[in-house]
Amino acid sequence: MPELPEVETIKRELESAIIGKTIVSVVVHNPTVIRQPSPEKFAHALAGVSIQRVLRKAKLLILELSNGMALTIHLKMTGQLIYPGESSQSRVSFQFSDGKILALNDRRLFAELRLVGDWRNLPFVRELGPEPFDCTFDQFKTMLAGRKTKIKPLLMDQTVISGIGNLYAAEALFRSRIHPGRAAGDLSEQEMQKLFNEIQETLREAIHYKGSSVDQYVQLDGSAGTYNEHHMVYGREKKPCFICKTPIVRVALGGRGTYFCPHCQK
DNA sequence: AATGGGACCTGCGCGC
DNA sequence: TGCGCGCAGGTCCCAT
Repeated sequence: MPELPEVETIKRELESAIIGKTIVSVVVHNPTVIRQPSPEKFAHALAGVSIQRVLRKAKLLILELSNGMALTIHLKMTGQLIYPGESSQSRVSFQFSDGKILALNDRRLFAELRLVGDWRNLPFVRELGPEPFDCTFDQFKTMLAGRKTKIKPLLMDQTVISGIGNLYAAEALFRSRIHPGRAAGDLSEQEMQKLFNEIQETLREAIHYKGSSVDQYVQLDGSAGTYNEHHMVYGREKKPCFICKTPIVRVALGGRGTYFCPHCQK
């Protein structure tokens, strides 16, 4: 669920909350989320290190550290970062020298934490396509041209264009009046232009509202984001389309729940 | 190249 | 009330 807007929200909040602070200890309550190195080495290596910079690359959070290494955090679907705070659901706790705790919660244990020398060399990062905000329209057109893949799964393919997930793909396609099952290469120039603009606009608005709190996502302080109050289709199955009143439909597309208006989206 | 599945996991809401 | 099951959807991996 955390897609680009949610991760960007957390990134900005982390910047003002923990930059310059020193980690004194790390408690790993659940080792499965620590992917690199071993959980013991992970915890040991982080003691005494301070946070220098917080970055985001697509849906990945990166904390650059004073020892030259980087802590990467991928929240996957149900990961939460909470600061300050810790609960019985916390999988990993980072304690700072001022006594405050940054907690990673994750109901489903899909989150991945890594301590690495050069985060840019992670295979996952190397294979990421450009984010919508640093992609030109010409690049975007090239991504779609000649592709028979359905447009929605293509938008969610992080190696093509990165940062968009199931929710924002659905919202951007609705705003573009494009059916999610259309072959990407069959879109007209005007449709591609509309989609390109609406992807950026949707993400911008979602960042403004601090993300969509459906299911598990919350901001760093534990409060909800509010963009879900502005969703046009996502999570609105059988509810009337805001444009034409036709009930919103949910279908499985590429194995993913896909919401759209069968009347407005062609 | 494209597509479809399963795996990783847990907890919620549903029908019976 | 209790139980089993489908479902949530980011990413990787394998098969066709």
